[in-house]
Amino acid sequence: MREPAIKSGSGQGPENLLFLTDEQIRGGIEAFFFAYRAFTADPDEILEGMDYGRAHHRALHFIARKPGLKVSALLDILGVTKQSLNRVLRALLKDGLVESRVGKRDRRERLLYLTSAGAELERRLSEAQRARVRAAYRAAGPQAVAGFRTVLEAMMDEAGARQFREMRSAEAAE
Amino acid sequence: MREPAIKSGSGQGPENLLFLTDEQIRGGIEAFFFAYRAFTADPDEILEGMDYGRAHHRALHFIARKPGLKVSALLDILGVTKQSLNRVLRALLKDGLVESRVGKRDRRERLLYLTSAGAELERRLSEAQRARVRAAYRAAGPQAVAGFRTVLEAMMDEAGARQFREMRSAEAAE
DNA sequence: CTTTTTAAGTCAGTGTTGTTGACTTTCCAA
DNA sequence: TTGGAAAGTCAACAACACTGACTTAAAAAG
Repeated sequence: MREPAIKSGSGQGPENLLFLTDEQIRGGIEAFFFAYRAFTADPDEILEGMDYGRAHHRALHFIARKPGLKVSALLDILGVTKQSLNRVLRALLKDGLVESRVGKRDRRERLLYLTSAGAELERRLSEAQRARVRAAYRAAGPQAVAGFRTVLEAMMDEAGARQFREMRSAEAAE
Repeated sequence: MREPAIKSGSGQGPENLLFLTDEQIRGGIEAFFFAYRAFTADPDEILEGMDYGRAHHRALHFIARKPGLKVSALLDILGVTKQSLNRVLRALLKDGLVESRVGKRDRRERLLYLTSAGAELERRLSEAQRARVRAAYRAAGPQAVAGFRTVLEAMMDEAGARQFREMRSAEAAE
């Protein structure tokens, strides 16, 4: 990195705050922008030509992550309207990539599962994305990765952080 | 952090690779997703109601960063088509937020500048975004921030990395 | 001094993903 | 039995991307 290496110079300050200058922050914003673009590019490329897009990828991802996810929970995670998700989900159901089962506890609920075809596509998309992240992690090293995660978690808003924690917790939805 | 703290356990391995497990990678992917959403939410909220959107914000950001930017350079940075950028730029020009001057060296070129009104809006948007990043940086600490930046730069593709470097270099376009 | 190429801008049409608003069906729960 | 929650649907619309075809102006090449 080109950072001025947090030089402990200034003398009297209780802590070095060089990493909080507007220049540093702007640099972070731009790095975030360019990195996120690369991050989404690989799965987008796979989807291109198929009748699916990024929205389908996101649905597949979270259903893969939490098999038996309720529609309302997915709605919450994605932060889109019911109507918007419905278009996506309808296509995935019609094409047999996702299966919707009636809830046992509450028969109004629809629990979402990937079919084997759905799991296969999800794996392809996910692997493309993971390959890039894995390469970046490997190049950056464990300490940088820990810092990366710390900053990302600090950047989330309350809703996102809650969803993230729920996502990381073990239990499936049903 | 909830990471298993890179425990040096396994014994024989030359290095610890626990941070490269698929679970860790997937966690990173989700953290990236949720953090990026929060990252874009604040300026989006300001733009809401105005006739502008995220695309306008991006154009303002990079013109602010590199006053005198050529249209073709902005096209390159944003990675969109001329037609797509044109719609955005036309609105910003019409509303007097951006000014386009004929290039001195090459009179075909149009050099883009923010007007004072453009600079003011850009500042508002940027400050909202920077506030979040600054808070996250402060909470995470300098070491984490350095790691964050290292991973982001490692994640960019070639085109993005090149644009990022150019963006960070001092000289204006003209 | 023509011809070709480059930079910018435009028009028309299309696709994906998001939004509101209104409404239905099914089913749990008070 | 009635009220509300979960899911699904229809219609209309907006933002932002795309392709393809074309114009204008000016630089560069011949």
